[in-house]
Amino acid sequence: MTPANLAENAIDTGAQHIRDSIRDAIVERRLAPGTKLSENDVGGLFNVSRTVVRAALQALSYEGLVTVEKNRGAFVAYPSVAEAQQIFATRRLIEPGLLREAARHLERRHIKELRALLAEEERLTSERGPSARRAEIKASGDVHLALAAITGNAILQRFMDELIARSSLVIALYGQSVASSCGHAEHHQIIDALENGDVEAACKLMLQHIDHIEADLDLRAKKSGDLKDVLRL
Amino acid sequence: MTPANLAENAIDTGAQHIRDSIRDAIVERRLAPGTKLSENDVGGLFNVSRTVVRAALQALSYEGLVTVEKNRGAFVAYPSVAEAQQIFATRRLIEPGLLREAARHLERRHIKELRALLAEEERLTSERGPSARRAEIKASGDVHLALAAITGNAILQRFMDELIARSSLVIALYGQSVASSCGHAEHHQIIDALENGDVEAACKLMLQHIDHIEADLDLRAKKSGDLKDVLRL
DNA sequence: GTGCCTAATATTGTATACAATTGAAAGTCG
DNA sequence: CGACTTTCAATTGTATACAATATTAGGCAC
Repeated sequence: MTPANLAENAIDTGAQHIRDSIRDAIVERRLAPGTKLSENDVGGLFNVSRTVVRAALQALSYEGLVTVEKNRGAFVAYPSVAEAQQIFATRRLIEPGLLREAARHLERRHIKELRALLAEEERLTSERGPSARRAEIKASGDVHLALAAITGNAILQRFMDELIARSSLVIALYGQSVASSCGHAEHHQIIDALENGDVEAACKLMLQHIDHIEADLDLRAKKSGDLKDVLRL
Repeated sequence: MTPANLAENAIDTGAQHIRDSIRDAIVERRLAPGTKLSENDVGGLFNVSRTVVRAALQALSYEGLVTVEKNRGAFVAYPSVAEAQQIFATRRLIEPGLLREAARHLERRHIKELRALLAEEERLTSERGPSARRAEIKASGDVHLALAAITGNAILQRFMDELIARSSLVIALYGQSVASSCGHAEHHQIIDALENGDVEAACKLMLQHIDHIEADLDLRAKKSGDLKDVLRL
């Protein structure tokens, strides 16, 4: 059971599958922000009726990954600069506390899982190609989600699910460098501090880590860029 | 525009209304936890088809106020003790940081709004009757939501929306005393500290406040113990 | 050719119809 | 009489049909 499923009471089976598929496609940047998600097209793609598609799109809308405009349809979310800043502000607010909570429930097996994730992340870093790059972005988020899972707090997990997914979207939009290797090293330091029992150091590192991610973004107003893209579709 | 609307991209108009109505009914305890929400019944009540009702119920399910079981239908959520603890753990994690963030954006008009909310809360405290009691529960939550609104962070607002709504549900289920007068006094202290610029004191008071709310709950397993207690009286 | 108005088209919003699953009542057997 | 099986009613899951709205294309006047 994925973290997402754990927290949500799936309303129906078909919609869940579509939701996850689209969600993955967005987070892994296969679907560009602003892309229109026509109910007919998506339905045809999955061989289901619009009814099911609508349920999936509504769920994604609630997660902030999709924007639904009345009588106009659903689009892959195009986070504004303000939204991006709010996402990271919220992460800075939550993740240190999350770390302290995770530390309270930390067991040896958790450390092993985290190490495994870091190793996978490292492996992807060394690989070339766009698909490895996408997997790397996802793996980077998975570390944060794994920390949330350690707390055993399903609500916190769901909040983090949303924040991480939306962060991926923001990075897709405004990210300059990959900056993943940097992020990877920081993940390592955080886990090290956690394993050594120095929770406060881990929190400090986490805040710096989030700062670095945000610093790598080009959040200057994209005036004409935004407008053109929006008008294009 | 309510805080809820602000954060969510309403997928359609009819469902939004139904969602808000049911949501209010749950938060104000007019709908008891566990109550079945039949699509036909709800639809008949609002004179809309099941399609619209399903959309509303799905949204409520995402908020954690409604539980949807496959092929069985939707029910007003019946939070377990574990869920209740997670809700308050998450609030303890978020609300101090939220307070610090609110302090950064605090203006005179915000203080005035908060004072007005407190006054309203106080007025309701002095009133008698179940409807005043319901309004009081809601007003108490509104103070926390107003603090979230001050931050200007829509994501944080939505998280708090959900946490406050689910807290109301938990209080409805497990609350012993009214404890609202106590909560009201604490709200006053928090706002006072905030106005005086002593943010850290406000945070401390907030944590105590949440502790008090949780302490007023009877989170012991509700097996036969309750029954015996009731019968012994 | 430009601007505006009108009509046609396509897409979403909602209602209804049908299929699938569940829960319970009725009937049967031990 | 109790337990099991079977059938039936009711409710949800999904698909389709219809209505409302937005977008686009075409025509007309200027």
